[in-house]
Amino acid sequence: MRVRFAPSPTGDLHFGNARTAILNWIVARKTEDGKFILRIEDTDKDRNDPEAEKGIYEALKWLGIDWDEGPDIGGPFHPYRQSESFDIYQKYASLLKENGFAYECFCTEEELEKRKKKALEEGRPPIYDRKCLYLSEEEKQKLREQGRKPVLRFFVREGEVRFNDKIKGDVVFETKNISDFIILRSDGSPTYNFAVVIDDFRMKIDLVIRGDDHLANTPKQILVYEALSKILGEDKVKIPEFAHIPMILGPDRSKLSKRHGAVSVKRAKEKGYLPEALFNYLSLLGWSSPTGEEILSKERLIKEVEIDRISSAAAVFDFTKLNWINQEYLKKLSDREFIEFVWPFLEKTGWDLSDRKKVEKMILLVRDGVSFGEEIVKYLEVFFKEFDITQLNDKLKEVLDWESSKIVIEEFYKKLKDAEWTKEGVFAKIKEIQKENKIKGKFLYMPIRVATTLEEHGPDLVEVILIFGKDEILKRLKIILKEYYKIEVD
RNA sequence: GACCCCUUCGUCUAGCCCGGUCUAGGACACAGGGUUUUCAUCCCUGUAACAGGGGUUCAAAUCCCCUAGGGGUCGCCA
Repeated sequence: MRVRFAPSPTGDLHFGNARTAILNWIVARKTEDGKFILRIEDTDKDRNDPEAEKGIYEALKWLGIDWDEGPDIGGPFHPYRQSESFDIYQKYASLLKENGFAYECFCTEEELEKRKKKALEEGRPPIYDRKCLYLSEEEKQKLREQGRKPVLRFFVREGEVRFNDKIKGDVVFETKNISDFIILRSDGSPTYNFAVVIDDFRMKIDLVIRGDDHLANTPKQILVYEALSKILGEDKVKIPEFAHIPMILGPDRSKLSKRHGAVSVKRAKEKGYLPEALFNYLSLLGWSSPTGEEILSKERLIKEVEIDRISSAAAVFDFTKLNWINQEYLKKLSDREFIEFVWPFLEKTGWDLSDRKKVEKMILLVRDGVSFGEEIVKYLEVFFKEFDITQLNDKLKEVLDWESSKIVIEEFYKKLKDAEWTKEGVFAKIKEIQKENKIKGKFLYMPIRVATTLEEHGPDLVEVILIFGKDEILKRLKIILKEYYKIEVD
């Protein structure tokens, strides 16, 4: 089975495209002799960005998708970049023209626009009126002398085009609704609907898996295959199978785009998602395992995902679920791996990380709750923010104003001075306070937490205290006692 | 406007092809409870959907028709 992923290099690889790539790749990897081909569709020189092509390679590699043929590694059907295949398209275009499947059109864009508008107003379908189809050689010559450069249009036959889509099922289009589309621009470059067919044909693609925004393009492409087959012989031209996968939508049910957040592979990487998790989530959009399990390895996905079992309805992208899946994958990392993974996100904050051992302790203390890399910052903020009691909000003050809070904090300060600086040592002091003053539960722990961290919640309190160190904690308690309770201690 | 595609809990989906096993299953989210000093983790419980309307049938989420809503295409973009 030969499949291909054919993005155009116009920006970051989006989740929608990434899913298309994943599905193609999965299909190719199901069998020993399956081939995944990467082709760059860059026929529109105005929109191309060489950086984007590099970005696509990087994004695919990061996701763990490798290709068997492509612009960078070559293959038996090079070129794999459409901009380098122009002579091939021209050759096939001439063939179509010579055999009466294509004709020159000299209409200007302005003329076309005008007539299209008029057709729409009169309630006719806005398709090309074939004005240039019956031009004589002399007329064509004349137009050429006027400096007009013709485009080449495909002659759309009468009747209908039907095909069986692996996902959508039987689809029928009547060709009277299809315009004689342009296959070669006036500068001789090919258009999409023509170039894909030529490339899929020469690259012997068996199955075209792509977004269902291409569904309505498919009859045009089949028409080109038909023409090719009539010219070259039916045994030489095989129309591939098609599988049009539904789009990915944003929460507002419109097509997923940048305004929905970090929806490109690159941005997901930057936010601290694991490639396996994104791969897993994207595979789950429109598909589910018969076992109902959701955390699935690539190997299992290759085995279980069947293209014709993918839902035909569009799916809404849900960051919450991606977060959950990512968290599940994060849990599988060893402590060492987890630290390595989140470290770069901490470096970006500008915090002082020189005491690496200490920072690592902090990380491990909070790792359970982290669902993506960047989130580590939020969890560690408590350790790095300034101790500024003007930050005390009403909620925090309420805790400090509990009748017993003053005693707890004062006692804690006194006892801590000669505490053994271990978990057991600090814990023993808290227990002493509990016993001596008959204060327990949140009335015991909350005041201490607030007084030491200015937070209501956080990781294990004793661990947090140990990480701060005795000097810092005593300093903080002293400030609270002095500034808040107006108690002088030594 | 024309053509095509789509429509099950808030979200992803199972079931639909081959009507009864569906008082519609799972997961995420949410709510409640338990564990925990708190948060998180973990465990338990719960709320919640067949777009609407007609048919066919003893029986319809499942088959047929219509309507509505959403999306896509109609480019010298891909």
